[in-house]
Amino acid sequence: MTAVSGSPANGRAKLADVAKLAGVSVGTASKALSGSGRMRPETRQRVLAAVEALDFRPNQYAQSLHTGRSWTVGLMTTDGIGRFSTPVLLGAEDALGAGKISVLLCDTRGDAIREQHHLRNLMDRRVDGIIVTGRRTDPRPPLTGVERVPTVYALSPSTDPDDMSVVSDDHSGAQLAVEHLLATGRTRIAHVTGPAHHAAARDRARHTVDLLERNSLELATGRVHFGEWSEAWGRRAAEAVLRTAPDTDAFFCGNDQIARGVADALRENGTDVPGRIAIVGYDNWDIMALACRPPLTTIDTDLTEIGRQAALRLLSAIGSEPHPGLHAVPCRLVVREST
Amino acid sequence: MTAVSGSPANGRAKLADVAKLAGVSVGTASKALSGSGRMRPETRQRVLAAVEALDFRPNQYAQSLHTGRSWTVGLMTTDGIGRFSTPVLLGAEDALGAGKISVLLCDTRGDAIREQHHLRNLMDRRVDGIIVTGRRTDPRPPLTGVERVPTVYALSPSTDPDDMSVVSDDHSGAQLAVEHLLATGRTRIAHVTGPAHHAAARDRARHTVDLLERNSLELATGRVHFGEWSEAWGRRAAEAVLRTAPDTDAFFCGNDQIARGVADALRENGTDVPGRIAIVGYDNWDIMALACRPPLTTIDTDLTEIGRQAALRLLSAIGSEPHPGLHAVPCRLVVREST
DNA sequence: GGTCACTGAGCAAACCTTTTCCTAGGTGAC
DNA sequence: GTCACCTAGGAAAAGGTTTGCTCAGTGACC
Repeated sequence: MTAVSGSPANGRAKLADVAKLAGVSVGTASKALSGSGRMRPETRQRVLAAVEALDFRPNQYAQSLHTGRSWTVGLMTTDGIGRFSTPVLLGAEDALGAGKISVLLCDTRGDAIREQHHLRNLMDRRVDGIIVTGRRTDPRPPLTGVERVPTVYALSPSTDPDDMSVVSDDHSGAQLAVEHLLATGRTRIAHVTGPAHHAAARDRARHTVDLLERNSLELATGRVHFGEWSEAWGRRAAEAVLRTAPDTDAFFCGNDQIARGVADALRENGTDVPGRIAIVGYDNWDIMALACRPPLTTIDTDLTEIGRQAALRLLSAIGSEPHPGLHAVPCRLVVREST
Repeated sequence: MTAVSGSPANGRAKLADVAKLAGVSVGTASKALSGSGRMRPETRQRVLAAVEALDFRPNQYAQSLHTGRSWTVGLMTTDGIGRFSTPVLLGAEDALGAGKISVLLCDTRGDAIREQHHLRNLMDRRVDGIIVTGRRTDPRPPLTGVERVPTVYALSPSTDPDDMSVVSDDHSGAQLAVEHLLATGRTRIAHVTGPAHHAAARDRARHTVDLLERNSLELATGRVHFGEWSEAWGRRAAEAVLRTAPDTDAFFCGNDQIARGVADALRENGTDVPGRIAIVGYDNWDIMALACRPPLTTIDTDLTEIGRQAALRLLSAIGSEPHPGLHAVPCRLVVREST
């Protein structure tokens, strides 16, 4: 099984084969490829031709062993891979792929043991950086034991404000929704959202109240309706709101499922949407927003962009230009027929 | 920047540090760790203690460089990462993670150029194997240029029957649905499904017709209703079916969205579900099946299991025990209130 | 003509682990 | 007491690439 040196016949070509064919030393061949080192153009040409002829591809393990760089980042999703982490993941993969970096996927299923296990694995593989993403917007404790590895938290920020975090800008989301409703002449706005123990629900609600106050308005029912992120809750809440404040002329909902529930309830009791009551959702989850009757005006959180931004920050941190702190990606308003 | 040999002070410990601390040679230390080689138990103990003391972790690049194994597999999703590929991906990640193997994620977005690019990347990284997954059940052409690397196709089988493919068993799905409906006394069953140019729609329809024939029955409307995978199509189709065959007593739908559309249409024209008409969906997409009124009886395709099976087959192929051919994972029936 | 500067290219160490081969010492048997 | 065998452990090569250093040659300038 001795490798016949100089012959790439058994297995793939290595740099020594290239060098031999080009009539130069291994070192020179390496320099020709990396572009470093000075040499006659014709020499470089010869090497490049040999590379072509042998279909040479450098052994990444040998490279990484030497340089210490793996051209790999770890992507840890802490809550399973779901509706929220998927677009983030895609955005990140896209931005990293452009930089010749591959993504190692780790799913912790929310289990701390598993997280620790994956983390060790990533460190063993000498990843250049790590992106951590979750499905909730509540802050999470930072990873432990990654001191030397740049880390970016996407969607779920780190509780440590000096870490790099990229999140969705709930303020801009609430603002877009409220201003859109005001612009279309609505003034008696109800807010139906998820559980109060979710930061996403709390934050969006707070900003909504603030924005209304700034316009000398208050919520139609005088309070926020916290509940669940479900259609069923949307339906129940719609009825409750109309019982309390029959003159409500708009619903701003904490997500698209709730909004769809509201829309269903209104349609079934014969209320004209958007004629009498307008509805704005949140997330722009196409499957909900488009299937809704009428199709839903909603806030797009641009999760893919959050993933991209996270990746870009990670890349610059790997290039030793860290931008620590929290970075909020603004939302976009998507107008459809419910307003 | 000379490494002070024997001192792991600058950077992480290497095997030489461990050996020095344990008072043995590097080779012996390696043998102690791998369990190979014979040595006095006390010597092995000393090495292990040194490993512990220095928190030594072997350099995977050095290992891979030597052994040629990367303990990594590529996971290519060809249609973006969506509702279907995600569970497959999780199942695979789970099974592989147990085998100390990490997953490199590649998303081709359905672009052949991108696929080729990622493929080269995976080959450069000397992955031990590749799992290819898509969102459609239609067969896809096999990857080109991966001769030496075991490959498993999940969800979308390869057109080459000698490749390893793991798919969902549409026959079992149709069978479970039809037999369940027959068992609950339904005999005039309509089938509403997606576009005829999707293998999933065609196959499920074909099996449904076959199974009815075997029971000397035929479809309520005499034909399959091909359309789109959408709620809107479900609503339209439900009305069309009832116009043609008012005595229809069950709908078997090609996916849960269509089923939900059917359910909505029936509820809105006052038809009792499941009293007068039963509905069975397909996919067990919780977000649809649970939000449906009434909650949907449906076929669970067990995508996670498909991912797991694909990973297991890949592992055994890597261990040079390939099981070529098509492997179909059976579905499960999930009974809820729509039947 | 001699020295200097510069350029093109090769040599060899380093990156870290695994594995094969080998040695030295010890033990048991005859 | 000698020989053969066995065992623990060491030395070194291999795996493929990068890079700093060295060396030889060439042209220019004094």
